[in-house]
Amino acid sequence: MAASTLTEVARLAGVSPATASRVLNGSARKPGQDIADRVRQAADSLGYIPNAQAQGLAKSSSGLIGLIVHDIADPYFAAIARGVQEAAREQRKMVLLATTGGAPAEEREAVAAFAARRADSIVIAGSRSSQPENQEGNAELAAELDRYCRNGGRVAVVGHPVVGATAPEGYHVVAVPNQELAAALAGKLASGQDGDFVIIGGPDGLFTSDDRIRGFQEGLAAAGRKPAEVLRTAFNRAGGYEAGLKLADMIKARQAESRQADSGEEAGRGKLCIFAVNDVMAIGAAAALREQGLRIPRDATIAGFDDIETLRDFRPALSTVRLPLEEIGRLATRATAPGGASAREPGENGSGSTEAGPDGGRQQPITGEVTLRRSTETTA
Amino acid sequence: MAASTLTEVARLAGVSPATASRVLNGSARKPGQDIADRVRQAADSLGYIPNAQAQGLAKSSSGLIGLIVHDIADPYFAAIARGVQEAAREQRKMVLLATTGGAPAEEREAVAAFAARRADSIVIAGSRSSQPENQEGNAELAAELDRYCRNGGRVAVVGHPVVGATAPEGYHVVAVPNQELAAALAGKLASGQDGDFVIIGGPDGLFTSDDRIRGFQEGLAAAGRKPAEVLRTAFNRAGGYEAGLKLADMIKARQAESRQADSGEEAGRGKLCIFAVNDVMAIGAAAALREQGLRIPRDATIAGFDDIETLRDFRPALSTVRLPLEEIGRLATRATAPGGASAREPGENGSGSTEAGPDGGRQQPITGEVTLRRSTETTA
DNA sequence: AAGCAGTGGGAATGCGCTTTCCCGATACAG
DNA sequence: CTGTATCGGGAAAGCGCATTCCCACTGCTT
Repeated sequence: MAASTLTEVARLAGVSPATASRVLNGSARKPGQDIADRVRQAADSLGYIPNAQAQGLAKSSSGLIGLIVHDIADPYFAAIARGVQEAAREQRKMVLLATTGGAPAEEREAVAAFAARRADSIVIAGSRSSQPENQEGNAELAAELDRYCRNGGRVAVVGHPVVGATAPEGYHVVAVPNQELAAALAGKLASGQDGDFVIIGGPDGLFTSDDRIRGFQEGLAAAGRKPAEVLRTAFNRAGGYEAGLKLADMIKARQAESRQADSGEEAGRGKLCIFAVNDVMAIGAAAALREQGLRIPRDATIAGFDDIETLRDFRPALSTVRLPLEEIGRLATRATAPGGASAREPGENGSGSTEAGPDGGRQQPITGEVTLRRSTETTA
Repeated sequence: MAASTLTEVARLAGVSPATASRVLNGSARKPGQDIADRVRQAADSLGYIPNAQAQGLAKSSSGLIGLIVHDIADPYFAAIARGVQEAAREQRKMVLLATTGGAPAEEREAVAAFAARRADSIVIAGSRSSQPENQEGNAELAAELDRYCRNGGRVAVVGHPVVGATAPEGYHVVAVPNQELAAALAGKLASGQDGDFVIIGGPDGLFTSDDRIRGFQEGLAAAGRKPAEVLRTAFNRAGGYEAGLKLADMIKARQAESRQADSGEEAGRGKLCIFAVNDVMAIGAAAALREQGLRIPRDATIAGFDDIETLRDFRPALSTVRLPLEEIGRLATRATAPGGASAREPGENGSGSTEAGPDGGRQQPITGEVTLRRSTETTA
């Protein structure tokens, strides 16, 4: 038994389908009270549920918002997804989920699928990359997005613009001031730490990672410290863990050396200050250090970035940069709404590193906050 | 400029829309090679993307899978969502997400929305409840689901059947043996602990919680231990935290008492063994204890349930019951696939506590595993 | 050589709904 | 009292596609 149709409802109510449509779905024309009641009652008794596909086809709009993430089980994306979901609800739309693992090819595919479903807008979370092996994929993704926008779709990208997107109407960027925040973090850390800094970064070419690394180095420089060594690894927990293992060796070597040299208690001298470009990596690194018998912040300090919810119960409490993840999701989604706000990020483009297309699209200002916790406490 | 249509492609290729349709979308009839090439080329040059809405309308099927969770940012649901997403990909479908906070009324709404979109199947995660204030909502949810199934929809519920669902064709349950596993956990814990047990449970009437509590008590009884006291609280971290505060007081009182009585080192005598019905609550409780200056497992032991990914980096390592969350999501989704497996849970219905409708629907067997970790170690 | 199944393509119909467009009826001004 | 707006409802034309039916044609068989 297929679901009942509008026509059936209309027949039962003794009116035309047109009228039934007008009363059941918000139309400009409001039929008379008595008729409306009859129709509504008929619909009720039939358990009528409008066919959104047909509605969409007729109105050419679907009430769908497409969300693209790397991995929905990653707390970073999960938090953003929550925000998106919330905003979608405000707009009385549903969210269509696609997880891509970060591969541009799959992202392109997801965009195409969303376009096929005539999603009203698309939110892309997850950092862009300029790695050579992704070059082609990025170009195709950009082309797909452009086409989608040209056909009236609206897009919001979290973090960094899609490389090569020509920023047509309807293309928004929720810019995260990664660089500035990383610089601020470096500044604060530098004022409390006298050891050497090391950065655990993602693969070369990953914008989010690169921006944060660059910012951190700038902050260090501003504080008169020498640049940090950078370890490149995977942009996830496993990568952080791996780097942590290497760092553990390094730390042990330094400790031994230091002990030998001073034969005393000046072990703080060469203490390592680790900055992982995101929390998940920081957690991985911390786990590695712990397994190697090293303690934080005693043997090394460590800071992350994002302030994912998981951190709440992670010990030692991790210093990080608080990002309003949920809010980011909300803003991105709202930016794609028909009347969506679209204040362009005001102000200095800092080091002029925005290598977006001709135009980054409309931007949403986001503010983060450096949050120092136990993992970078030096005294006590 | 609206997206190009099949008709346009057909015209450009010099064929009829019918033919174009046949070559571009998997039809039984395969047009000639030359024609196919022409059509495909035309489609390419126009950047044709089939309108899934129209396809869905014509075929009356949407390629959509609806997923209902309480909160996508909760690691438990996120893990399940990942599995669902994966299985959806296998079926070349997309997942439509709805978060409801667990309110039956919102779940009903979500089901209706999915039905409107003609989702091919619906996966409902998140525990059912029989609380009186949800009574009505549950009934409506059940009715909505029934209707959806009657119209050919397929439903999979994770954990506990929806109360009152009359289990029509297409209604599946991925049964989690909460009770058995909780009993097993209790048994293992009882053999290593000599203190008193306390359970931090969710609100009365929440099936998942109640099943686990019941199972735990049974396990205790089987081990010859007296029943545990049960603290009822919210089924989330905040609830666990709250309960943890109370327990901290209790523990301190016992410690004082014990110290007075024996004036010695037999403090282990009255040590509390806490079982929280899920990991998130356990984490909340552990946080509360820590804040109160209590150490785990020294001052109290604690165990959770689910083995969410977050636990990996939580210290002390939390004893729990490992549930293959991702697999559960996958199985649930696969169960709703056209040819989906649907082996009925074989075997004993234990304490006859399955208060589902006339029939629980087809079931998927799930196995969990008691996992003891540091948080319940008594010696050392 | 005529009849046949088989093949490959096109015309037409319908999926369920929205939205003009149209028309009769009522209300109002002149 | 007639002419013109206005309102409330219905008929019909799509929205973009799949699919059934139909037809022209090929390559066989007997």
